[in-house]
Amino acid sequence: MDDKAIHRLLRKFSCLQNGDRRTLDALLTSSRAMPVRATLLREGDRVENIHVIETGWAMRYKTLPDGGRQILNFLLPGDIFGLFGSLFEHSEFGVETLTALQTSTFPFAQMLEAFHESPRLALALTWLAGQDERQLDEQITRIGRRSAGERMAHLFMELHHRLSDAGIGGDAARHFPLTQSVLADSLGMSHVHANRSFRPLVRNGLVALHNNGIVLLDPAALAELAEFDASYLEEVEVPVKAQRAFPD
Amino acid sequence: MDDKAIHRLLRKFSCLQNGDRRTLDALLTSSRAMPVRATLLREGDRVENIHVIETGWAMRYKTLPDGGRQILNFLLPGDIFGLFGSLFEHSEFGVETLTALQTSTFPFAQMLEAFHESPRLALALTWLAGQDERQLDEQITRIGRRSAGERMAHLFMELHHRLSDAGIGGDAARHFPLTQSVLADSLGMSHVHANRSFRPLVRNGLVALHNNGIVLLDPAALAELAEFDASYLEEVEVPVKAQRAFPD
DNA sequence: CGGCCCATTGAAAAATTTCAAAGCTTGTGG
DNA sequence: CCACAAGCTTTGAAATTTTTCAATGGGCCG
Repeated sequence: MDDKAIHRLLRKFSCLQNGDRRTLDALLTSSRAMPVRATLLREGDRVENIHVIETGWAMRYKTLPDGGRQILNFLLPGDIFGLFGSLFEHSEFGVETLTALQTSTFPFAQMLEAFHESPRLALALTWLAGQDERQLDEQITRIGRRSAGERMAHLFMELHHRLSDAGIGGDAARHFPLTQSVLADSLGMSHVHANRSFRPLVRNGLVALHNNGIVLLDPAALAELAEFDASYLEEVEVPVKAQRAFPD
Repeated sequence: MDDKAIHRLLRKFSCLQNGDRRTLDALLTSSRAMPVRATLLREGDRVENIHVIETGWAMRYKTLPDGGRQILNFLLPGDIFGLFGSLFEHSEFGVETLTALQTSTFPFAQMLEAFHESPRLALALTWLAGQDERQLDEQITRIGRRSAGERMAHLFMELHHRLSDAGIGGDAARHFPLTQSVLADSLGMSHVHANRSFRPLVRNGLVALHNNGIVLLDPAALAELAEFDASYLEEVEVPVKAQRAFPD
């Protein structure tokens, strides 16, 4: 029951019951494996399905007229994309894998049917959408108002937390399959500057390069450097009012 | 029936029917007037209600440890905020008025009841949430990958389009109650640099200062300068699949 | 071995911030 | 009606940050 990452993300949404989880599992039957650097969704394409990342990393991005790329956010195990897709004619963003990964996909209509069966599940996915929005807000703030070094440390801390929340522990929660160009495109800087912001972190032993990826060595120091406040990722209390809405 | 701005925003969501609109109107009975520079929601506060802007402007923002401020987005007539609020313990953002304004507020539970009565309305508000997310994505891209002048022109075009979509036409759609400091905090730059990016636009007759606000004079030139592509704001086609979901 | 992708560096150019000061406009109270 | 206070805009100049251009080195794969 709890073997899928999305269940672990929903652990904090405590009003979910076993029946709801089964309903969710029923959506996640069509699993697909993709290689690294594969396109899951092209910008401009019609969004046919909702996707849940089972394992692996992906990124959601936009391309600019001059060929530049802005990464909007990273998709980790348990994350969903395309939730709103069927409400629009085409996608404004693209999605590409950063590692080999597995996704479950299901059509919008099927989700609506599942909501009929379990309104609490609808609320749970809405809650995930709300989390997403908080993360986008933080991405805006990170890019708009922090220095290059802080931006980088801050992103690392977010990813670390999110991996833990997805039930990925130990070393795996400290290894990010990101190149410095990818970092640059996420943090709104040139790849050269990304490198120059990254080096000092290595020099001080906060992070290291492993094979084509980044290893987080000293989360505490990174958190302090970034003035990282995880409250936008954490929900300690159960949303009581929301629970009352579906007493069951 | 169509006197409220939110109805005009939903005009493009064409599967909505009169009964749904009435259900929505029933939510919008508690109207409140606020002065300029008033706090509608403090960072960290519990979000009690959902708010719909009837008239006027507001901004949604986050404050940083060093006192800096990042404006996440602007709220115009018809816009909603707090939709996800009841699902979390506290708000990660604040909301302040930029003009005197009127809002309608209603509790989360009341919205869920309304959804029971009109599932199509639930879909409509989900659609608005999807629009919001697209706008946040574009804000990230604007800040992350555009030059200062482009950022500014791009934001002006977005606001112009959104005002039109909200049914605000003529001169009113070209007047923005924004100071250069507010612009700076939205676009992720210092107020001095905001000024130096703004002057050339004035010199070339693209915009002008009016009383404490900005007047858009040459949208076409601004759009070209910003390489503005409005597709993220426009939905031409009705979302057919979504419509089929609620045949009435 | 050759090609490709990624990381790294130096140096000059360009963009942006910071600091400090001054000018304007508007609303208020005398 | 005038003076003043407050908030917003504008400017100059120096300091910093960031980009751009160009080139080099390392590692992995076919």
